[in-house]
Amino acid sequence: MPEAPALQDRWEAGAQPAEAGSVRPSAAEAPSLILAAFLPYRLSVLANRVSQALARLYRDRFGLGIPEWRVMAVVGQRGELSSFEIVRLTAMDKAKVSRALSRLVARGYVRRDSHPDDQRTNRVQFTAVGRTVYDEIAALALRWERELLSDLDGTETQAIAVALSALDARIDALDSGALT
Amino acid sequence: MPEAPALQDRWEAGAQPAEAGSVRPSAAEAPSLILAAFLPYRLSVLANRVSQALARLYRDRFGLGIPEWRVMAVVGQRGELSSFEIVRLTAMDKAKVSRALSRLVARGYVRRDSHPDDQRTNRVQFTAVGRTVYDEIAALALRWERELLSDLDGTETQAIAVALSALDARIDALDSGALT
DNA sequence: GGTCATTTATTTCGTTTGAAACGAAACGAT
DNA sequence: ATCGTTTCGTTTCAAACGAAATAAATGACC
Repeated sequence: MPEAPALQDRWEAGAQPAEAGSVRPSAAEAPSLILAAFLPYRLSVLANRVSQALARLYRDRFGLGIPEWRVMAVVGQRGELSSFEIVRLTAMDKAKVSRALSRLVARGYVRRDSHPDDQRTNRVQFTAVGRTVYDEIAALALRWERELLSDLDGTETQAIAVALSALDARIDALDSGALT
Repeated sequence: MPEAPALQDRWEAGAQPAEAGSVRPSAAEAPSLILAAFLPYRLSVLANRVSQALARLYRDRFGLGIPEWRVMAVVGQRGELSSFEIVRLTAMDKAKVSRALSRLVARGYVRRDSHPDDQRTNRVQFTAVGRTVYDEIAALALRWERELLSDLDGTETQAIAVALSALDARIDALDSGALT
């Protein structure tokens, strides 16, 4: 099996590291880590920029934050579910979900009734207004995603799909595999 | 020019976004957006998981949080810089940088002197201890990145590089391009 | 039926965050 | 020089956060 190098090593393409003439740090050796080519860093910056840009859309237009929007998204997808399911589907903290729901209820976008067969549990669903708003935001979000991807050719969108899947699988393995 | 489809469309057959003409008031079927295939969501979840996993390493071993580590990383890379440069290089809020620096100074990892030629400005650099710690963490981080990528074949790491570059370029264009 | 452990959601508590206010220093024009 | 503006970093404050405590209901077991 071929050794996969760290992106560090491989990457002189997209990221131009340190410029030439600059004086080296106190120690005379080269820096051991180039942040601009370090995968966790790049991933984090990119994800934040994407999230922020998209968040502006529905914050400005609907006054919703990211947690609320995520809850809306899964309710829109599933129709009626419990808080616990929302936690699972959104990968958010349960406290965050609870608070997001409170805000959405206050705004009149969702109803949160206790389940008749199990009083511990919830049934969360849209109000009529909520569904209308959801449809609008979803359309907006999809248009924006399409915009984000619009200038990329097939190879690139393919690469994105492959990259995400590969990393998802890999981080799964690392998380559960529990090697320090 | 070939239309690049949203990831949405590619992964879930026939997810037709709602159109103004179609009548579907509170009908809970045909969700217009699949969260699990929505790029901003996937990116955000993945980046968080990667960050968290990595953060555990240097939190447990060095008591450093993500902001402190990022500051360390750019100081390690550049040797001596101002707070403003740190803000630019890390893409963090300036308040966050300021607080991270305070913690690092308190811990004795960096020095923060005022610049002799411009008293508004900073010169931030490692202490001897700080550089040692940085070298350790950097080595650890690189080993971890390699671990993360170790089971991927060349095609996949290539795909990651391509995907990140493409999206970086694209998001640059979008938030400077300033369209609705 | 009564106790105990589990499941599910909310609330509490201390911490962290980011937007904005702030103060100090530099700049620029007159 | 003096005044007004700009730049840079810190501080402030309300909001958001996550971990842990709490509440409420159920299921399990004897």
